[in-house]
Amino acid sequence: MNYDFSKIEAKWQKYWAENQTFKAENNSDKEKFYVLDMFPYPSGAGLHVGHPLGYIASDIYARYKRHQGFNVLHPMGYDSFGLPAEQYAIQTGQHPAITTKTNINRYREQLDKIGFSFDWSREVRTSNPDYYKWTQWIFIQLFNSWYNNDTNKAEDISTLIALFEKEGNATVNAISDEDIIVFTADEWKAFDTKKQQELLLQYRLTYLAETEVNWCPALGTVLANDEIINGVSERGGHSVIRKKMTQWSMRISAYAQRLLDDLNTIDWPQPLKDSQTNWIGRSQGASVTFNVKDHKEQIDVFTTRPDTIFGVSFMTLAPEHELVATITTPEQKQEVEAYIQATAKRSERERMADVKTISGAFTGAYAEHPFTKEPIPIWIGDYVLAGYGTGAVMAVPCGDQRDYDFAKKFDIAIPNVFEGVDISEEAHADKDKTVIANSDFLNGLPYKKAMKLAIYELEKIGHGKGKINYRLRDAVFSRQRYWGEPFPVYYLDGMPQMIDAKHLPITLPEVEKYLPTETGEPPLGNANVWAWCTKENKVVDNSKINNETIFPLELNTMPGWAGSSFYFNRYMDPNNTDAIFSDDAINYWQDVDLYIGGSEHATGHLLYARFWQKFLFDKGVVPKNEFAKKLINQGMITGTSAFVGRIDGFQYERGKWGTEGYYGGTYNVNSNIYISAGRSNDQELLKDLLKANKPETDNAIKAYNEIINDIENFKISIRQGVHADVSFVNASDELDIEAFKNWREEYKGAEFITEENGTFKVSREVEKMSKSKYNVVSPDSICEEYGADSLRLYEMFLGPLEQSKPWNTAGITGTHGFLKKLWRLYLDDNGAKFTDATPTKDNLKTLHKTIKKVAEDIENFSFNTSVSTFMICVNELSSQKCTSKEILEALAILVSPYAPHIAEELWEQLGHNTSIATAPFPKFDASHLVESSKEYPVSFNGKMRFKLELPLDLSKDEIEATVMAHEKTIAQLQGREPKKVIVVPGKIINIVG
RNA sequence: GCUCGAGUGGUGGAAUUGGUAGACACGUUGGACUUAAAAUCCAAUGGACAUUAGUCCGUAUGGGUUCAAGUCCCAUCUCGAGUACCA
Repeated sequence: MNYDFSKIEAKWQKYWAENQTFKAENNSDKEKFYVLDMFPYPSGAGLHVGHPLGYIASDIYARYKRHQGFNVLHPMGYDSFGLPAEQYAIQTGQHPAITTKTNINRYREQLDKIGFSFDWSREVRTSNPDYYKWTQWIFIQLFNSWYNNDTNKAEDISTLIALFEKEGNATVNAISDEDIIVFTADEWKAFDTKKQQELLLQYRLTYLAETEVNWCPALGTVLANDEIINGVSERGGHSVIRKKMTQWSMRISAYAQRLLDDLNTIDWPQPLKDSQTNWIGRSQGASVTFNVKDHKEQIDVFTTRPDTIFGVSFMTLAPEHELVATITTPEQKQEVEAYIQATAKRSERERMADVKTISGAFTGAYAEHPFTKEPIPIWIGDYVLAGYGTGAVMAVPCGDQRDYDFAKKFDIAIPNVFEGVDISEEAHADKDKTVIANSDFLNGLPYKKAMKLAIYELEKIGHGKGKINYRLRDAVFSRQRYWGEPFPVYYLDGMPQMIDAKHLPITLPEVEKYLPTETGEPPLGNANVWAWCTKENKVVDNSKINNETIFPLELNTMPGWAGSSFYFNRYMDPNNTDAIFSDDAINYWQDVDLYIGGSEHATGHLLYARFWQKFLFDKGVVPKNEFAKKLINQGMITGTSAFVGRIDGFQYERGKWGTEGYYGGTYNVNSNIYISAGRSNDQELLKDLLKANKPETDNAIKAYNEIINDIENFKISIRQGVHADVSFVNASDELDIEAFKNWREEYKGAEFITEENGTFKVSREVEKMSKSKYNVVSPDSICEEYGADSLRLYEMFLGPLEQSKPWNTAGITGTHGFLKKLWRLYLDDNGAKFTDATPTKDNLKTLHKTIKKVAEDIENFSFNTSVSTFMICVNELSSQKCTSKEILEALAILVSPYAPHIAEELWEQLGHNTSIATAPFPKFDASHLVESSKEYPVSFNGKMRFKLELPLDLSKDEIEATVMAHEKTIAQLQGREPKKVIVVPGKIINIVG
């Protein structure tokens, strides 16, 4: 019997599907274990071999846990709202739902071929109305909540209204907007409904407000901070500008401290935690209030260095700061306005590109130092960000490099408030050993004490207090797109109203065009049936809008991260139509035990999901404060591109760079000659080629003549190569010349300079796997040629899960060969080889060594080393000619998480008629590994010279005596007397001297 | 700039608490089988020197601790990831 992997894999994939082998029950006496993968966005390109890496790892873990007797939840679904499908819809008119469905079907086909143990009965799709009903439901919960700082959790908005009615808002300790008016209970009651709603919006956890947003004109939408990379959009790389718009926001800042603190409670990779910590950006300092001369307004600033308050020599406001217009003097008005206009026009990218250019303008106004009462000039400058702190800084040029540079540029005084520090060249930002000087009551104090005293004194005069500031901004939650969740919101008198949860889902309306409307409204503005009837409680035709019973609906949709912020909970009970999930389901499954996915989601999905989880926890909806106990980032698989060396230019060099007579450079030629990698350094050949290929441009001809005249002394190399599709190249880096020639018209007449044996070698380079680099390998083609089990093993064998590593199909013959060898251990041409033979001592030793190592490896997520362990085990059992059924049964279970198809088949061949999936994992028995002797390495001065087999029960002295008497020891010492002999029983012997 | 991570054969990588560096594979070379190829099997494979025995060098670089360092400490270099005027 041969190892016919295609037949075996198809057979068991069908078996698993038909028998629902991996369906997880919500009621079970077994202990639960929840293994989750980050669900994919189903793109049109399908999966390449890099994508399933994490899925294979999690699948191995899930299968291992089933062998250990756990009830395992291992679901999969799709993050199916998103930009690519919509961009495609704009170009082709194809409804994104259709594109998405096609792509999902393709993904499913590809996933099925790899043999994952997913419980497909629990699949979710974020774009499915049955799913986004609950996204909308959570949105409503957030709208109806506020954050109470006293109880340190989210509460229903009704408790806030009760407080307002009782005592107004002066005593309320809430996370809210900064600029809230103070009112009494009587005033609250006197406000009209609209005013009350406006005020409540300033407290709600999701709120509508005019905010400065990142507007991407090319995509026609706003973007969140985490969707912008290096000042351009993450998708498409379009430029982004700052713009004020009315948008839904999520008050994630309310949870900043808890998001930070609870990082300590979860087992996530440190780099990921670090990047969340940086993103949240907690800084401790003080807020200080400055009076403005001749104005009643005050300016609040945040500073981390209140100890340097006597070093303030000017203030800088962000150009967008609201006080700028008020305080600017008539003389300075023109200059200030010109500056504001100039900065507003600059895109984020431009701003970031030239951080070094210092710019600003003087407002003509002065603030008053809270202690010295000295006038302080007020400037504006775009190095101050409107969005951070209060959008204003007290500038201390002696202690902050940016302030220092600004002061130098505009010739502002730089008073020194540090003892014995020279600030003539640069600012002194160090805190630790700093002692304050020239600062009245702070003189002579070290940083920490000065901090405390400064805050104390500021509080005493009512000009400031200690404060903690976070970099984390509230998250903009509106997108001007079609393919996203609609908001369950209609507008009455300009104020947002929630649609009652019992009428959800509010499904996406049909539109003719997926572009913004002519008046610049989002795509939903094109919908004709998009109004809410409060009588019928349904979506009706826009023409019926009367603003009495029928109102316009929200035109924005939700961002991509909405649906992915709670899907892990929905998997617990995905088909529930009455609730987001049943109490039974959530109480049984609780949280994710193992979550595997890419580190690129560190500050997006993973932060938002933690935020929603905490909110749902506060509301008593979920029992856990954090949704995933352990998280692992799988590394990226890069491609190994193949380059065919084409003579399209020469690089020439004579002499050493910088010395007399040096002559070097490059020029282009037109040729269709290709040179094998093994010969691309053959100077004689290259020189002949150079001679035969005269360039065309004047400069190049000059260089050509120079080289020809003195060709002996030149070193020639060819300039570059062209990508060849990796499928044309075999394991030995040899190109299929015919396939390459037929690939493209331009290669038809190509001429090839081969190796001496007639083959043509390509050169290799590691690059990102991408279509444009012709290095994409799809899992389907691998499954077809080698089988899913070979693929699964090879992906793990490549290296540590967390590391990024290059894919090279050539190596897969190693794991494929292993599977054939494994098969032959059980079966040969005559059928079964296994017998009831009693296992030998060696058999048992090999098996138990393997059990121990594999179990440890899986627990440590070191899957690459367990593949090696299997190979060693099979090599050993083969040479032991092991036929013992007892050993082979255990081995099949060990291999089953990694190569489930072959394991199932062997299990059946061994005589079992149920799946191997829940067969108990073999128990490790240490007694089989007990050794009576050890082959000691004998070192002289730390260098191993020979090995010596000695019984393990020898004492230190006995070992020493035996070794010293050994003839090789005497030969090594050559009569020298050893100074010292180190004996570590069971480990090593080292002779010094 | 700051934060984090990583540098080991031709290649992917192994070495769990300091204790035989290079497991296991790929590739390469030689051999067996075959008309031939594929497949399979066997052997060799870090470098240098040496007929053999063996010797020397070797985990990015330079120091240090130790009987013993890929592993620990100090300094430097290179690469990768994240972040970027955060007051």
